[in-house]
Amino acid sequence: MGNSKLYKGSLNTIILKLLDENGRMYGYEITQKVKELSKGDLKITEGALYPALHKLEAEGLLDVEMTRVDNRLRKYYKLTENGQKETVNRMAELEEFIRNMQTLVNPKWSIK
Amino acid sequence: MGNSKLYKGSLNTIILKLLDENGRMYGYEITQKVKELSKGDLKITEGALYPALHKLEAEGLLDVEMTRVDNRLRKYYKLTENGQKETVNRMAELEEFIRNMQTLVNPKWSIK
DNA sequence: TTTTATGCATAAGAAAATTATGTATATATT
DNA sequence: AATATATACATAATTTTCTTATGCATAAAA
Repeated sequence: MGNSKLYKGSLNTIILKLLDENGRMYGYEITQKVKELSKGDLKITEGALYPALHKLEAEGLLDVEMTRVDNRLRKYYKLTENGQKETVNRMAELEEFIRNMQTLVNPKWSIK
Repeated sequence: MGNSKLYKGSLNTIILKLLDENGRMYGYEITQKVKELSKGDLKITEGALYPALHKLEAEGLLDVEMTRVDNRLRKYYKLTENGQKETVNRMAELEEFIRNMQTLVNPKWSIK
């Protein structure tokens, strides 16, 4: 993902939250959205994204719907009910992680 | 490390910044400091810590000094000059990471 | 005397990523 | 017309980073 190693482990959280906000998205769309929002800083590789989507689906957090647009395949993903709940948990974990890091590294900034 | 997977990739940043703040520390001391600061939330395992310290040393970011206290071995680590510079970079990366995550997941909080 | 704390270390395995491919269609460029 | 780029999926090999398990050794506490 990003240039720093800190993004390791954050992909699932990003996917879940983007789906939570956008209702439904397909893989390629997610890569473009992340690139756009991070101003090119964060590039999700397909080798990371597709296995992650498949795993989230296998865990029952995502539902898939296949469609054909312009004779090209798209697999739209959306959160299941469990996916919704898990997204709330992941966001809480993200906040807790950042608070812990803030305590540990004692930076000039803090989260408000 | 923590209960969530978000901590993956953050160990080096934590080590460098703790050494930056405390001058010199030994491995066991780092595990205790992290446990204390995170109120037991974050436990660094030896299996992660010692290889990480060895790697940072091999990369020239840390210097080691071995001493014997109460007939027990201690290996004190401190930042090299390059380690100091790299710590600044890692902290900037951490801030950038958090800002990106903030943009991506659009939470209620933000960093100030 | 036996457990817990202190202090180091490594090996086997799991998880999550990168890098390298592969397939296929649509659109833009030369 | 030919070629490159964008769109859209996928997997395999490898690397990185961690967990879990194990090992050695001394000091202090139960």
